[in-house]
Amino acid sequence: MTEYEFLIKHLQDRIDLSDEEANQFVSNFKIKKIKKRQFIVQPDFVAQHRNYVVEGALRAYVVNDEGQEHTIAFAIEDWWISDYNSYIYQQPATMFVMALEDAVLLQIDFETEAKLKGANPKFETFFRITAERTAAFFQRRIITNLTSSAEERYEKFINQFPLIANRVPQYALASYLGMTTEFLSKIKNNKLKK
Amino acid sequence: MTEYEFLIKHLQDRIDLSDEEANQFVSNFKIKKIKKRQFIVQPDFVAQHRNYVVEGALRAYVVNDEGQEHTIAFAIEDWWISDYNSYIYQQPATMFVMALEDAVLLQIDFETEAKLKGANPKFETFFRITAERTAAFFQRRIITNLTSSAEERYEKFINQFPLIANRVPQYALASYLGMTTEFLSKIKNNKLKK
DNA sequence: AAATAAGGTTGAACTAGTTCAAGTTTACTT
DNA sequence: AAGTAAACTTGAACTAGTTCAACCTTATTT
Repeated sequence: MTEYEFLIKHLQDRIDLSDEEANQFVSNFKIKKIKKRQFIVQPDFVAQHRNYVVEGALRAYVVNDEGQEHTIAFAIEDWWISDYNSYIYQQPATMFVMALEDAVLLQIDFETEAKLKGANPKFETFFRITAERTAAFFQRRIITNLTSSAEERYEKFINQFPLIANRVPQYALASYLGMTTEFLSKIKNNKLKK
Repeated sequence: MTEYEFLIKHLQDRIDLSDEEANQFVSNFKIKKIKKRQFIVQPDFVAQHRNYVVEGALRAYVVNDEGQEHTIAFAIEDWWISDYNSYIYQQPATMFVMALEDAVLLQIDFETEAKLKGANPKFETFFRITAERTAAFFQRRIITNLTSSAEERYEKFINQFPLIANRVPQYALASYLGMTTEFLSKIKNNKLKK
């Protein structure tokens, strides 16, 4: 399976496209190979691309004034990642997006994406569906964060995303879940005195 | 200004539409007047509409097993509100959406919205932009919640949404910000011992 | 194979925010 | 205008989760 075939499948799972249309769509993406610890987005620079993960794992995070890192998103195979706000508004990023493992991405830039949307209403539909699901996903995370304890948030995460939970460093997962790495360690090892 | 003119302005601020197109778009919305404390969405029922607020204030919230209410969203004039997840996937809602004041809404249902998107690619573009901005908004909230203390979250909220802060009950704002109403009261009245 | 860096664990002291309970103020109803 | 319900305040006791510091384990580099 070539890099592009993964994205074609992703597309055809979401909208009804002929092979020709699908090929036209994906031909606007470029293959990008990156090494572990390499950055594809950094604060103060505009996020140039929307990135589809063909292989590997990445992490988006912010660093606050005290130097603490907070994980905003993970992405593994068949996920998208960028600094969302920076990309859609084409404004300076606030996040780092870094490879947790060597990775293969398919990248599209903002201008090319705009042309693509204009070229075929189905492509616009694809981005609309993607954005809607992203919004729904983020809202579910907001709800979980508001309604659950640290332990419950961890439980829900491993149930929903077992493949991610086992693949990312614990400090990154802890900060995604809004707790310290020490506290997550205690949850995992059941060292919370009852 | 009629109810529809508010929505037409909202549209034309986001996409380039002729008057005729704008009128076609808004003619698919129905005016709905509701009284304070009335619900437009309830758990276990599918959210039937996307709601544009012409006048009034509403609140979306979930209730957890212990009976605690957590505010997920507010909406005042020129905002949209629904149970987002329920509406886009047409699945049973988990939220209540209730009027905090008598309100005037413009409602579109899921089927009509789908037809509208098919009728004109510009309409699809409008919903794509709306979804993207919604996702970006939600992500900013996730970041604030992960990176800020209760006091900072309150400060940011009153700076960003002063009109909402002064219009909604404090217990509703507290639960939106992820804290108790008692704690928000202490923040506001500077009763935190330093 | 050794050296170093990165990631994870443990316990003790601490604190930001919660819970509870009682009282006060403000807004609706009759 | 009085009565009731809803919303807000205050303080004291508590707890979920943090901080800090030291140690242990696993990866990566030389």
